[in-house]
Amino acid sequence: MENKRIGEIFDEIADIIEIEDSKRIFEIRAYRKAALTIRELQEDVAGILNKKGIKGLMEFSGIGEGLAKKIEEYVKTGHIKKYDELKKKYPIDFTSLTKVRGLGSKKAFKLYKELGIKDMKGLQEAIKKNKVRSIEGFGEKSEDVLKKGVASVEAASSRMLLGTALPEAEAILHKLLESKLVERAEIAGSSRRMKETVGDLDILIISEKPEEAMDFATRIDEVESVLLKGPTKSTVWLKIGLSCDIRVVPKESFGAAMQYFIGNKSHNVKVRQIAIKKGYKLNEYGLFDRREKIIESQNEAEIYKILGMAYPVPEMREDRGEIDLALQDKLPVPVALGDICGDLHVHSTNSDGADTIEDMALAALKLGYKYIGMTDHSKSEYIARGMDEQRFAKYVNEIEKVNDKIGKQITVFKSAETDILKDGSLDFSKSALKEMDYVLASIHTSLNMDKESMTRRLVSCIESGDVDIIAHPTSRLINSREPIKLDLDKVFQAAKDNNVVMEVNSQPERLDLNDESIIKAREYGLKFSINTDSHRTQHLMFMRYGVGTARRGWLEKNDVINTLNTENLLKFLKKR
DNA sequence: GCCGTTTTCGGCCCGACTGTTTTCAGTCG
Repeated sequence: MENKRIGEIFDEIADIIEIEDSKRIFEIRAYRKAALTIRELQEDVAGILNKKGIKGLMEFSGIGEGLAKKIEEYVKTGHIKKYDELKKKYPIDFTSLTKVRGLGSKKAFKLYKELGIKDMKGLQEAIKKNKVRSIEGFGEKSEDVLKKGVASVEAASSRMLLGTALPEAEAILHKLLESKLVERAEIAGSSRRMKETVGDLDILIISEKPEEAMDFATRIDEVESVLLKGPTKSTVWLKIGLSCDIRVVPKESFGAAMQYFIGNKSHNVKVRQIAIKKGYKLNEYGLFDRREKIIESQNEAEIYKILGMAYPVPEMREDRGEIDLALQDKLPVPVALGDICGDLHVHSTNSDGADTIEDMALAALKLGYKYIGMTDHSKSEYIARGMDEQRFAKYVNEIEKVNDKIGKQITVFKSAETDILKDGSLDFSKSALKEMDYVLASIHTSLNMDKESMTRRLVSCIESGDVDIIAHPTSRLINSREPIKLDLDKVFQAAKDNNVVMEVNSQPERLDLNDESIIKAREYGLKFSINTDSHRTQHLMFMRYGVGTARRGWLEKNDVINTLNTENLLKFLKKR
């Protein structure tokens, strides 16, 4: 993937222009915007160039002819001439150095000019020898800030899972509210948008005693150190290895502040542009008219309404086309946690789960579910104590017993997480498959097959007519395992032709399909099942991450089969 | 450097915090 490197190069070009002539602010911004766009692209730029040429690149907002040609130059030659020339003059590793909090391009350049610092190693040494404090514009304090910054960069080598960050944010909210110093507290930022990983936490509060509230917030147990602290904004470094911004917001402008701080950035830029076009100005304090008179600030939804837009839920605010739909009042109504009637991917002590079938069913019942699908592993997963046909027969018996006992309250479906073997066949005999209410299948082995073979493997499984749901279709693990190589268009087309359902797996390290792939799959008209892949009763709570991901993928209730009641779900499964 | 149902030229989001200033630049989100 060359995208990441091209993003870095564009950011470094922006850094250097900033040093040479910071008045060229819009050129700098253009490079930064393009860098972000390319970094977040799901498709390889080389692939786009292959299919559609530089026109394909220019379809992305923020990439014009000039930058598209530079990208092409890099893909063809491995170099960008302009960048190479600039780097001769500034042989500085801006990419690493500017990751240090408090260090931007200008200070990095100053350190290079005065101390010859080119990279992190040089910076660390200079800090150790207390050389930084002697430079004009720096001092003892800035040296200390940089020292902490370097340590943080090392600690946070990857973005934190939503499943770790969100509960932490909620714990902090709880403490703030309990303190009585805070009237209201809300999570904003990427965790509010349910992004699969987050870079930091954003918390907004209303308080009549802002100074006291800030004192309290910077002293709670979760905080390791205070990075900055002012009357309305503080940043703390949390013990779990994440930074957290806490802002006191005036009560009367809370809605505008939420809109602003939920983001994301490019969504906000577009909303502000719409405001400007309509003769308004929008910032975190409110929506203002030309005479600076406040039009609306308390209510987020009202601000969108005045701008002529339907209200996009936070999960959709990623500038992926939701703005145009909001302007036309054609936004999808996203599926909600309360729409979910059951969980179709759950393990028990019959393979690698920690709780019994009955325990899992009772826990599901507590959540108000109408059904739960037991899907212990098949025999290929011997490490996970996968079942052979004999054990599966006993499994079916046990499920029937549980149904006899509590079936009036909740239906337990008979299924299994059946391995998709290398040739696309399933890991159970046809007669065992027939015993199942539905067949859930997934890939666990031979994950390194090339794209063509892997696609053939999955497509042939989908076309076999034996499978109902493909679980965690790409088998990725966030931050630790790349997705298997698949031609998703071919997979989704096959799934559409054979009425096979795609799973949205809710495990925080999976979230598979991911948001972007869901958007793509939805365009094929596929159905989805949002499941937790629970291995103990507590895991059933992961459903909210799957639902969040589904909302980020614009899924509506009708797209998701486990929003159906028991009768209709069975009808759906029979029909296919 | 990008972009276009007011424009192919002239716009492009903007406020808070910090350190080291002596009125503000740099950084961040």
